[in-house]
Amino acid sequence: MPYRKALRDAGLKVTLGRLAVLDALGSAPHSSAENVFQAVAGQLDTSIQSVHNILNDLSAAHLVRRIEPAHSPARYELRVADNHHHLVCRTCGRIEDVDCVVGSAPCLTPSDDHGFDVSEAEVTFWGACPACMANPTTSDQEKK
Amino acid sequence: MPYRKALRDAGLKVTLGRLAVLDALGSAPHSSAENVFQAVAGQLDTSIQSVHNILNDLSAAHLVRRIEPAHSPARYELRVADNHHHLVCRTCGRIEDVDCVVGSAPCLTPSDDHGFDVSEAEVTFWGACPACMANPTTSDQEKK
DNA sequence: AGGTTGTTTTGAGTGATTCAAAATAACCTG
DNA sequence: CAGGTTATTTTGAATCACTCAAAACAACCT
Repeated sequence: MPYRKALRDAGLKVTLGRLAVLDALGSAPHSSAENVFQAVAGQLDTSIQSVHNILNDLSAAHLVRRIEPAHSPARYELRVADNHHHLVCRTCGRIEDVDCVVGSAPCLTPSDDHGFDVSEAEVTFWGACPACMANPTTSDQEKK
Repeated sequence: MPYRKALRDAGLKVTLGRLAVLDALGSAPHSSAENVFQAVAGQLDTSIQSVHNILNDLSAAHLVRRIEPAHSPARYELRVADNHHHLVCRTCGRIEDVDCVVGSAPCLTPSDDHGFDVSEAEVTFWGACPACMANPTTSDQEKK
């Protein structure tokens, strides 16, 4: 289990719940708290509140990254500190990683920073995923 | 009143509530539903639900744009269809418009579109506003 | 093994928003 | 400009996602 060390290094205790949550996010990136709960509920009995709790702790420790696309509950992923972006399907909510924007450097600089100290540029691409394009009527809206 | 025509053109009936909401957003861009409610509550008696209702209708008609920054209720603004971006203060939640990203064209193209039909690139810059930088301890967190 | 401290559990509570039915107001038509 | 149709607002309840707090429990250090 490679996650034990990560938890240790972050100063967090190694618990079954945390390992299970990390594992779930490893196999299903961009999961919501509810998704994670469904995934871990099989192997240990816990509650959605505990999953939120764990996700918060892991986020605070920067072991997971929390993203909050519009019209969706928060999603979580293991890829942290690599400033990648996301591509979100407007129909089914599917999310894909986008490693880096082409010509990324300019994107980090707003045209007018209004005196702000800007530390991050978050880019979200919105569109239609292949499945929803192919099947415009009966696509999987229920995922959303 | 310049909003009457906009409503008409969008096929919406002209009501006091809608005019008041548009007016409120005109003088206070990036307001939340609650902010708008506070603003219009003086001139007509309505409810927060009605304000949500109106904001939803106006958003659907593309007369207002809804933005949903993380850790914040939805915000609304009158600037639509000009693909501008936002600069958000992590401390107090203040939002400023960013007309366009320097070298914007590349930003609209993900490095890998995963087969998606990408229609929009949304950019959010996160940072600290001048006020919160100047006053790190007692800055206006209550706005958030 | 035992004690301390961090973590999870449980239950309740909150904020933002949606839903649905009834009441009402806009607007079109004659 | 009265009347009817349809859109809109009201009201009240409900939902979703999430937080909070106290008590029970488990990890980890020695």
